[in-house]
Amino acid sequence: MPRYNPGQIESKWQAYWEENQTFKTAEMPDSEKLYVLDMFPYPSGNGLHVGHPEGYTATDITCRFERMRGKSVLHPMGYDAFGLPAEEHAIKTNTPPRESTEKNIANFTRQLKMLGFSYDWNRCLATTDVGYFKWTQWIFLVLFDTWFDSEQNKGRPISELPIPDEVNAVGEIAVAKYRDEHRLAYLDDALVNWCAGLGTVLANEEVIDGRSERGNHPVQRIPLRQWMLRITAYADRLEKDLADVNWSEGIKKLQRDWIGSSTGAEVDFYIGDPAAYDSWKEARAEFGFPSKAEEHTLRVYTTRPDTLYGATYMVIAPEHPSVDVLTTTEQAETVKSYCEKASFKSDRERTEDSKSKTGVFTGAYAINPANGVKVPVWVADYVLISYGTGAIMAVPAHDERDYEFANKYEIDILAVVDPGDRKSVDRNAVLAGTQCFSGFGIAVNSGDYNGTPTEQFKETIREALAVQGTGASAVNYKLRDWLFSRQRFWGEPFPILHELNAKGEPTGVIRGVDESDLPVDLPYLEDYKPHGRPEPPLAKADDDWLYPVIDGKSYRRETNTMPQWAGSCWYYLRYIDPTNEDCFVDPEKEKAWMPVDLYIGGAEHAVLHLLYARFWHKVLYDRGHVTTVEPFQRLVNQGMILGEMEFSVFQDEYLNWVGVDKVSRDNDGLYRQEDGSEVQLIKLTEDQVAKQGDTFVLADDEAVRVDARSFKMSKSRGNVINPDEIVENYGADSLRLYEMFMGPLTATKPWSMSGVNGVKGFLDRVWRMIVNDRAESLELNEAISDKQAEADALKMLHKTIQAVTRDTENLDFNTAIARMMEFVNYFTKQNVRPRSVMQSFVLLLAPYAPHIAEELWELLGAEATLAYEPWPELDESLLVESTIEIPIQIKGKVKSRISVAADISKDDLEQAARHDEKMQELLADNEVVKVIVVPGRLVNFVTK
RNA sequence: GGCCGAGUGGCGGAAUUGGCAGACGCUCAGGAUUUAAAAUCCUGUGUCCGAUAGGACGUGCGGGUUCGAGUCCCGCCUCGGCUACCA
Repeated sequence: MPRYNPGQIESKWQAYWEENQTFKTAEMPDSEKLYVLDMFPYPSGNGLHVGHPEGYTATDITCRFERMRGKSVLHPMGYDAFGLPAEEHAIKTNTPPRESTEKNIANFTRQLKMLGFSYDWNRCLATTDVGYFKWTQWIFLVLFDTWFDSEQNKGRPISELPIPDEVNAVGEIAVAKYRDEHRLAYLDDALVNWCAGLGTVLANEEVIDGRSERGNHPVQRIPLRQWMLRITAYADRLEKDLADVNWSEGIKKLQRDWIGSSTGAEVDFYIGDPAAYDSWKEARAEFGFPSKAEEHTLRVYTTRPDTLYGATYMVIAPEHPSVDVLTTTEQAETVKSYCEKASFKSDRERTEDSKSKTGVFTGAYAINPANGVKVPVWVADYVLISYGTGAIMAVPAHDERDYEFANKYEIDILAVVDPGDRKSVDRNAVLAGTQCFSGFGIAVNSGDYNGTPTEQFKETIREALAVQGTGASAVNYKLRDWLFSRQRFWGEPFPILHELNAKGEPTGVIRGVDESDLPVDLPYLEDYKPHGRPEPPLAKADDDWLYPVIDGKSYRRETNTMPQWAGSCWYYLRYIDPTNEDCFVDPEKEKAWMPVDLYIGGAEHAVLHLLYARFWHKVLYDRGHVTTVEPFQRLVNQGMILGEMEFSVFQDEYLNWVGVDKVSRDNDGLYRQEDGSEVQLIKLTEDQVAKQGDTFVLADDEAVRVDARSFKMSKSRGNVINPDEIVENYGADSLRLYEMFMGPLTATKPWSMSGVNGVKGFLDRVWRMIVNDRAESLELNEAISDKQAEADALKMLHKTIQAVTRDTENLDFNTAIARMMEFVNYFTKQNVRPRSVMQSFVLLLAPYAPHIAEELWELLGAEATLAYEPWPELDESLLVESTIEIPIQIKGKVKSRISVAADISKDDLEQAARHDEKMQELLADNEVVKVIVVPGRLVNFVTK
């Protein structure tokens, strides 16, 4: 085997690692621990994408590197295997989703093993394993058993929930109901996308423009009793604890914005009989601001209570409970049809064309508590029922949305904030109500408050409202409680039972399944087709499953299933103790291995997955099941890998070239701007293109501009790279190395096949540096010698050790590889290559290209794997240079270079620079005003 | 619209603190080897002027700070990603 043959070497070492259990991790760390985690992949039928190995290689390099540095490394892999595609496949083929899921998992495992990642495969798990989701269900029961104590700011057992006397007085059922209302997992009516045409409930991403993605049937939003998780209770902690984790600022900001906390005030507007307004006010002044608004008041949330005097109308969401009460008989028809139309629109649609706001007048008026002024109440879908109180006071002069709406429906605009003189704001226009200004300024038209700066006004009005009993400070979050049920088959069943009465009707009493009865497995179904009711497929299960009887009471099982997020919320904990049947994770082991030290994955999970997992973790923490406040210490998001660069241009119907700058696109297609005639996209090869200035043009016709860019990989574009093919043609080591060499881990970068070929060339040179490639059998290159290494060779080695160690620590893999390339370029030119130097180099290469490294390590005389060999140690004394080259500048431009002793003094360096022949020439006619001497760096003469 | 990130040769990218711009790789060109090709090895490869020596320019654009700016400050432009009426 004279030539480098990755196929042979790679399968040999993969088999070796597997047989010898090289990467099996001990139950408990026996040295400093390091937990390195990859984001949980969904095992899709398409197999691995080249984006997957990018992060996986990065973590694998880190793990192999740290093992060699003596750390106890935990590096597991598994599958987030519940999900829609498997269910779709099941419906189409009428095979259980488990079958296709397991097939896909097997394929993923084959591909991952083929890339030589050093996972402890004994810890592999899938969310669909019954032994795994038993504990997902168990954690759900923990959530069900927990209420949030806002005084202690933590989750506590439901048994510790204080029950108010008035509830206790009513009886047991009322107490149970009270508890159910306070659990972290609770039932509520939430809107779902019900598609009558398909007879099923759809996920948001399956709905496009209010119609089903499949079949184009209309989709209506209807309320359905569903499980919710009270993540909002933890919003504050989820936000604050971000301060203590080592994540990029960008991701932290994304999470903060998603949580979106804002502080402001809730204000009640009176909507009852005007004659009773004064007595209402008196009552409020006496009893204060109630926790729930009474029927004849409309409660709004605002972050700008200082603009209360500018509220010229109010808006309530179409789903607001007061719509019916408020609507007058004359307006009833209009309002009813408006609200109905709104129910067919998704939140996304409502917000999509935010330019054209719509709404209708209810006919009713409310009284502004600040000044007693009567304002009209409108219904409009630009106000969302799910945020704040579902109602707003509209201040068109100081809110863009209200301004737009008021203009459209000719509602009064009253300026109450004077912007003063500032750029980009026309003060007079603002004061006249013809320009909207949402910044801070000085109050006007606000009664006694005139002249108060916004910041201060917010405070004083809040206090005044509190005294009046018409308002109170409030905090709101953009984050909503987590809709946790799905009307699907392929998910974890809820471990929940609904009690039935003698007639088989639900009593409203719910209970968790006993821990000893977990797991609740999915039932057998005849088929997976929708049954035409807005109810989950599990309702089709037979009675044995659906109607259990416990202690003589009969129950109906919960038929919703959990969303895909559930399983990925805690998988990192199960890896620590994957086969434990008594406990979701052994507390000793959890304490020893947590937290995750390094977590790498794509930015697509920056918000939801990470927020959900952190939420569960905090609940488990509060309930004493885990010991860390945060699960993921350090988070790194790998960049996206784009397809190969593409050049494109257009042609008209007569095959004339049309430059990309001359073409526009609309809904009908592409057309030439000049005359609107249709054009076609033509792909070009690199040699048909030339660069001109900043742009690319046709090589044959420089007047025609060509588009040159890389696109996201997609099936439809046909630019997807399959890792199987790369491994087959270049080897896994080349794929790993290339993905790391492309550029910084976190950057978006385009794929390049010739780049892959380039790193393959590097591995070929590594091979030939050590192996005699002309021999019949595997033997060392003649240049390999047991002689003592010379100073230059050692210097090269230690420079490489220094750079590779530093870069690997910092995840700067691309530059580490560049340094190794320099090493190889140097030694292929040397006739003497000391064995010990080669051995050290092979160890440096091992984390990056482990298969070839193992093979060369063996050839250089080792008997066992290098996986636990000590990392080469840097000897800095070998790096010391006796002479260095110093650039000499005149006014900052390099004019000459001199060689001087490395430890030369400042004065001597200046003298040496002055005496340089070239400098004497250049400085002869000039007066030197100043000399900057930076020892070891440079000399700069400043001349007149 | 908002937020985040990025603009450096033909391409991907490199450049501790402000201190030799373009490491390393690809591409391309020339040469060696070969009957020939592949593979391999050597040389060159930012732009412009110049036969060479050498010189000028050069990190998206316009300003600024500095002896010195890819790096710092101000104002723009372009591209990419995420997000979208959150009162």
